[in-house]
Amino acid sequence: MRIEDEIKQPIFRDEYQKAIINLVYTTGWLQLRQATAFKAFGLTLPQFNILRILRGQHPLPATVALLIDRMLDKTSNASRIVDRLEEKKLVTRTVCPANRRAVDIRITPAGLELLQQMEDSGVLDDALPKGISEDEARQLNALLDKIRTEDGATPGTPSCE
Amino acid sequence: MRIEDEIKQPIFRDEYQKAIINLVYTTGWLQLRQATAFKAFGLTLPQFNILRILRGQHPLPATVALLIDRMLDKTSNASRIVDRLEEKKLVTRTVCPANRRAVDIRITPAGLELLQQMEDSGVLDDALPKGISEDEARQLNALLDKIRTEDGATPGTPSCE
DNA sequence: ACAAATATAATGTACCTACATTTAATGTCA
DNA sequence: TGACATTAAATGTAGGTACATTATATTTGT
Repeated sequence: MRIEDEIKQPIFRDEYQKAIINLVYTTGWLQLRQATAFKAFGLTLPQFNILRILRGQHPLPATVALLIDRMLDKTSNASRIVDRLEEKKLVTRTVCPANRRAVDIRITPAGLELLQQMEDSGVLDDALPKGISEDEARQLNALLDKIRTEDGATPGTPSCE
Repeated sequence: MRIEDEIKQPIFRDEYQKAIINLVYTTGWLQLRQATAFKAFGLTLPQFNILRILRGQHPLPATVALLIDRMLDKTSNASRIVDRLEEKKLVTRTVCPANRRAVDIRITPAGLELLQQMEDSGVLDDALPKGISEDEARQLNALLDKIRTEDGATPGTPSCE
């Protein structure tokens, strides 16, 4: 279904405006699908992402700063997401002995087990429905990377004026 | 900057996984830019979107149900977003006389004025930075529409672009 | 050594989404 | 008519984002 019909707006100013709305709508649609599938495992998307980063570090610990650096959403509050994972015994938090300001965060065996279960279940496989080919996915990646290349400004800094 | 470098993950399972992550990252990046720019006008993105829908209806009223139907995020709580707009005197809420269950929501002159100001300021113009051409934006729209075509959809539906 | 600066995480607040439940008005129909 | 279903919006709750502030620990400059 075309975006025009999804949100019942027949006219857009131009292809750019349509592309923005399409990006927001389509990404939201994908994330809702994924979040719904994750619910069976008791995880939200940000919780899953942090757990995966921790597995990537394992058996080394990660700090909150490292999590933020690796996260998709840099401004999200890693600290509070770790709170939820700790409550569920999927991670541990200990003061870093070498630098008592920092906190060592580690995935637990239960956390590793949960990620393995999710992989085995195939829930991760149809994150992107197969409406597009691998080659089209490649085109999409190229276009998205291109969008983010700021003309002159420092990347990542939303220079709004 | 390529998505690999943005989130410091050199390897992806395939182009599909990379595309998902790229979509989430890029859309988040765009929305943060836009939200930052809107802050000067005291509006959040959902508030702005609802205000625009109301202007589209003006001088007719809209109901909450109509707003949800037109919104990008169908599951968001239009009622509470309207609360905020009402506090700012940008919209009015009156019980619909023809159907006392429904509520007539209307944009106020102040709301119309604010939208006009935002347009005049050019804040809406660089929502999508000009890293891509109009033709590439068209390709992007086609790819996004294609992603959302559900796998189980009627076979033989030629998704012709 | 010690005051000031900096680093690191946690916390507070406003607003948002997702989803279940509630309240009230209207429609249906025996 | 009166019981029941349906519709429209509001509300409750859990979790997330954005951003400012705070609490400690460490580093730095003199």
